[in-house]
Amino acid sequence: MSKLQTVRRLPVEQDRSPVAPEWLNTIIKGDCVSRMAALPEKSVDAIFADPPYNLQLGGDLHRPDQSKVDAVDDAWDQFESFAAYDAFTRAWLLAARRLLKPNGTIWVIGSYHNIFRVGAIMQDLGFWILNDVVWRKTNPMPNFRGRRFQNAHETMIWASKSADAKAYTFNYDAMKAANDDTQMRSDWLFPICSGGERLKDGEGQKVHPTQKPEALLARVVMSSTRPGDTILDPFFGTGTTGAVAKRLGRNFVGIERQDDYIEAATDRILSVEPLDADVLRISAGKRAEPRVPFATLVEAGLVAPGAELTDAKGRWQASVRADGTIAFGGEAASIHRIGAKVQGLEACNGWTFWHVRENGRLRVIDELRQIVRDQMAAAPA
Amino acid sequence: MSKLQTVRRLPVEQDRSPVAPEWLNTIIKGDCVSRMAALPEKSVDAIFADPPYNLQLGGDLHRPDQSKVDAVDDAWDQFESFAAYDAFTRAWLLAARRLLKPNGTIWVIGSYHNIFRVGAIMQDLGFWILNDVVWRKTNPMPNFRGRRFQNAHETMIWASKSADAKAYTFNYDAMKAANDDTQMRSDWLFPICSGGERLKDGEGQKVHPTQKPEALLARVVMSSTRPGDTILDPFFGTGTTGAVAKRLGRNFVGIERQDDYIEAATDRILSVEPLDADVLRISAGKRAEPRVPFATLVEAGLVAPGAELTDAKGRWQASVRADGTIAFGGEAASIHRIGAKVQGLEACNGWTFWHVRENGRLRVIDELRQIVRDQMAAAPA
DNA sequence: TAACGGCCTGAATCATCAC
DNA sequence: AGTGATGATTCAGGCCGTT
Repeated sequence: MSKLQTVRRLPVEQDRSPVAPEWLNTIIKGDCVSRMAALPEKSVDAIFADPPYNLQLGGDLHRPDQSKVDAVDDAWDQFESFAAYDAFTRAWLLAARRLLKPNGTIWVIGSYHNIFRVGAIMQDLGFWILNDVVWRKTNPMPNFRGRRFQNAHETMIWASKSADAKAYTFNYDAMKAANDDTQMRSDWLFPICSGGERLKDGEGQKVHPTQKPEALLARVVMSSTRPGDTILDPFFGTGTTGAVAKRLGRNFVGIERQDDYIEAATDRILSVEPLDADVLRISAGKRAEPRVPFATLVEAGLVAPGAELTDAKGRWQASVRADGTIAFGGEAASIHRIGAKVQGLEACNGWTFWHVRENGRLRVIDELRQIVRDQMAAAPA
Repeated sequence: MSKLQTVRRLPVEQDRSPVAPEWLNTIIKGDCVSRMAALPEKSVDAIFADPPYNLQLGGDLHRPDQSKVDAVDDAWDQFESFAAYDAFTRAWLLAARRLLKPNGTIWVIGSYHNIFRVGAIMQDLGFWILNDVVWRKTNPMPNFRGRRFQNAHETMIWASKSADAKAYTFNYDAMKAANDDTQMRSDWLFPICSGGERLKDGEGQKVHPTQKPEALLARVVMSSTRPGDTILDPFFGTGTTGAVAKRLGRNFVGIERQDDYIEAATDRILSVEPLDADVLRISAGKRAEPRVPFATLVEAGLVAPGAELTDAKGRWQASVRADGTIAFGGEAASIHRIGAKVQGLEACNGWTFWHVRENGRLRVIDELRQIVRDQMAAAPA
């Protein structure tokens, strides 16, 4: 194996043992299936994989201001058919499973385009799903044409090597402590990767179209690996997994085909400063007051469809509709829009403007929203 | 078809038309695959399905020789189980797809145990996934062993019948208005079904193990169906879909095998009060407004031939011609084409781009269009 | 300096009607 | 059925220049 030509060795500190394999903390260039086949079986503690999503995009998409959306149209995301994608998925998952230690676990991230196929194949190959974890994006791209719900999340599958592998690593207490002392849930909230974290080339163009945020990887690594563990990423890209692993005192192995990605990943990982062991702690995402749509009050039964809303002085009435809009004078819109309309203003905070009548007394609907928020306290945003 | 023995007809008001099919607003007793096969093709507008996912649950998951699938403790049985589940899933999805109108959509809810297999099979059968929607539970069951993340969500797949079915129902504006005027995301937050909504038997035991909350179904129904639509639920259970459909002015068809569930669902649906039609009207945006050619504004005298149009910043001027086109630089075309031309763009909405000057102030011509529409509404053709 | 406003961008399976 | 014209549609956040 002519590793010298194809392996990028990175000077990281995690493992200086004389028996450390030569591929540890390196980026191996090449096709992930054949490269994984060349590594020894049962040699990694964890795998994080961000495979192509097979997006199957059609024509161009423009924003309402006519600017063109920079689509993921790279060759590596093109497959001829579902069957071709399935064959590819089966091949890399099989090779990955061979490398996993008996009590290791694997994470795979995807979207609705591919994640169902990935999950079914994982089950077929004997992986045992422990959780599916939803990455909720604070700032997803809108649905510009208004034809679907805003696609605001991606899905990760976390699985052990087999159903009888019970001794996998899960840092339950660390996760609980990081989540205000309540169990870490299967839905995580993080911003997408942007700003200074996003790798750009000399012309200011993003180096990789789908770079993942380090915060997401950090929670993956902190939850299911231990310091000194080895984490394999067969679709290394620009090396988020490697950067986070090094920072958090874990070893990594990356496999990547494209030279430009390898170059960027190398520079990136070289500049990472590993944290002290006692600092290895996950920061909780910032948590604002959860947004509560008015429709939720209707759905929760706090306001009945058909009920009358009125302003504090009883000058205007609007009626609540089942979809969470309110109707006034033949027009229906949100509590804010109708509130603005009746007053002849540009804008209005419907939450503090509208009231319901309860036992003859007016109650501002903002109080009802607080009731919902209290109920939601068990499920923090 | 001996329907009298197997169909529970419910007196609901949604459709009293003499041509309404006999199965409308009924619960059909029996196996969903064969029962769906007995209904006419392309007859329902939407489907909501909450299929079983526990491989031990129900008789559908026996091997072909009728032997019961054993506990899942080795790889071979595991494969057998998945294969049986896949065959069952394929069968009911195929039957369901036959019943769906060309522009109908289907919702399927599941957990990580089954949703990946369901999603992959849906894609294989030609369904086109529009969104995967995450139901985040405010109050999920804790993970008692502390060996995994708290399983705090379930996944719904929303799909059209095929990739080229573009005219499916999606009440974008209603969803947006119901969500404080920002578009509805793919992650929804609802409590699980409990309290008074949860159906209990005489001994206080829950009637159905996985009764879904009505609020969840309400958002499903409000987002992707219209009043008067017909919604099929092939795994009717205790009839949440039927109860919500009736309350929201939609028709339903339920298929269910177990008598006790049918009994509970019947009583439940009979006690539902439908909402008034005017409460159920759907907030529609500009898409639903009648088209008004620009020429109509000229004909109506709202814009004079020869008048100057300008953009909001006064960078470009075009002159109105009597035929409803506008002229710029020796070229005459529609407000949209000229608007695109001057900006060097592919497309442009001329209605929001161009303005007229009135008393020294600019007024967007979209407002003039609204005047025409109001006049049309006052004096309908 | 701080505040504000304009501009840019992100894994996207993103029309419909008349002729 | 195919073609061409119409015209509907965006949220959060980072960055940068101006006030």
